[in-house]
Amino acid sequence: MSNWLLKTEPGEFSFSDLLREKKATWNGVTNNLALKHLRSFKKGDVVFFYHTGNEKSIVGLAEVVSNPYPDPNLNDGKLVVIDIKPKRTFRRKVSLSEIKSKKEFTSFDLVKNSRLSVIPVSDIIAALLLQLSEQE
DNA sequence: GCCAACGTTGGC
DNA sequence: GCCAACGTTGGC
Repeated sequence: MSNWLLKTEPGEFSFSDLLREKKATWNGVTNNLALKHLRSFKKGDVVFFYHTGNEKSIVGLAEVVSNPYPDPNLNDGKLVVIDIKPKRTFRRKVSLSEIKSKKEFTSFDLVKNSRLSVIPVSDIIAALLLQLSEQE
């Protein structure tokens, strides 16, 4: 099982949208590296849900509920999508500035490659993020 | 196949 | 609103 981070502009699609809709298809990814990561998704993987824009925070957890499959709305086998469902909202949002301020996260692509929208999260990073999300 | 010009993303 | 850091496009 792997952990991932998905970025979204909350004005386009937010975690509360996901909570309301119960399930969403993650489409629109065209960047090569992001697509490569997306193709590695597996049913049951954990997704950290990150809001860009004003928020710049990880706001909750989702779960991957499908393996990658070609976007049914497009005629291009390379452009894959996955389905996710909400898991839970973080007790406490974990902000980008907080992540940037800690040396444990210097290897994290969220910090290193700010333009990437589908980011692998190691077990170590995942555990640290969860720990931060539970802090008072 | 190189690279200049242009477009996009997202943090600041 | 700016711009750094990419990615993409198209002429050569």
